Amino acid sequence: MAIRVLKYAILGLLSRRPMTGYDLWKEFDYELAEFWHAKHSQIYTELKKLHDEGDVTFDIEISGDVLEKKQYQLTEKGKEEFLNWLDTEEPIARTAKDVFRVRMYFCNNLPLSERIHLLEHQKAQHEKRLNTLKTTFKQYEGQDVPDYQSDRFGDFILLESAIIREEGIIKWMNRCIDYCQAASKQESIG
Amino acid sequence: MAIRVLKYAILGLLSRRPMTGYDLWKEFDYELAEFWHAKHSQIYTELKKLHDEGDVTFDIEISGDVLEKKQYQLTEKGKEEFLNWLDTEEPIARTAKDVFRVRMYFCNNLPLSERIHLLEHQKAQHEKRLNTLKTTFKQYEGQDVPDYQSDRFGDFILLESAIIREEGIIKWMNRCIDYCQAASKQESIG
DNA sequence: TTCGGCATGTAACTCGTTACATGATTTT
DNA sequence: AAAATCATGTAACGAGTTACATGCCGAA
Repeated sequence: MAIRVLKYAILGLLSRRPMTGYDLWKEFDYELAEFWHAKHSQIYTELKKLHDEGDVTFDIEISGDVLEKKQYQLTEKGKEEFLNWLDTEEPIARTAKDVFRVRMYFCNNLPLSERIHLLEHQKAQHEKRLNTLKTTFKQYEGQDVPDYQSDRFGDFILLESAIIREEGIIKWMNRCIDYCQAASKQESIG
Repeated sequence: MAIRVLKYAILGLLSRRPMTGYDLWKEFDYELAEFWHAKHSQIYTELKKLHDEGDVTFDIEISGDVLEKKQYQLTEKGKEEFLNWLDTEEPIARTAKDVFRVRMYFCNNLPLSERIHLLEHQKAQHEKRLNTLKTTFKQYEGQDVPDYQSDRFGDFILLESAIIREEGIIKWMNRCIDYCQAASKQESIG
């Protein structure tokens, strides 16, 4: 698979503005969260590695009296490596691993009522996520697509991507529920 | 995240029929491939572990004069654990990591022509995958949904899921290409 | 003063990939 | 006879999670 994605995701975020490890961690919970994320333990480890490799430097800032914050920024090398990575053709990922679909693959071993229950349970969560995404999307409503040179362009298209994805998932789950309900009806008649 | 999915995927496949490690490897390249996969190295390692844990047993079969094949099958314990896992509610996965979208998140750093190029390159691959999926789907055309108690039910709904997913991805990529082309036009006018 | 959020790190472990390593069987 | 496929494993490494570990700052 693609190698060291976290490295380039961090370099990319730092290309927008200098940040601490903590800021980066928060950032992964924002728009990018729908397609990448990392725990703080992994981020701090990677930052250390990036510093050793000369891709980033940091300034220590004092917050309050004592607390040290490391503000990281890109070096020229880091910026160059990021831009180089950005403009790379890649083969599509072999699979997007999905536990729930593995479960559904074997669902013939479950009674219909239980399949419907599991599907409804998942669907409810995806609907909730979709609502959150659509709420976030409202900030763009009645406006043009963000300027193609601004950071907001990436935010915007990823948001659309996540919405389309969730809509597809819900569409599929509804279809599965329909199949199960139809089979249920057939069963009670036969 | 969900733990030991490979374990349960293997147990699930073995619940259909006894198989060798090699068979399992091939099986992961078939319908399930759109949502899970594993290298043979991981499969053999996991099988050994499952055997140690008493979830599977194997019989050695001789193919030809010398070649030993290990036919694995579920124990009662293995079957029970599988069914138990199958009927488990789970929270939706936090993210489906996607390198290409991370790249697109930062695409404001690329010229429009290059964005379009990268998008078209990805799109072509997804269209190819979609065509393959649709070809596979033809076997079900003009027929009812497979019986809800047969293995084919799971195959069928996963195939539909993969098709919906790929259609969504292509829809999104087309939209992104449109945005870039519109911006390109604006740029050449302004 | 207590609680939530800010802030940084390490250690142990699991999961997954790549490469190494070998050899038999079947098909062309 | 060569090539493709069947068949089974191990070793080293990279990626990611969970748990451990510590302490400051600001607001209620």
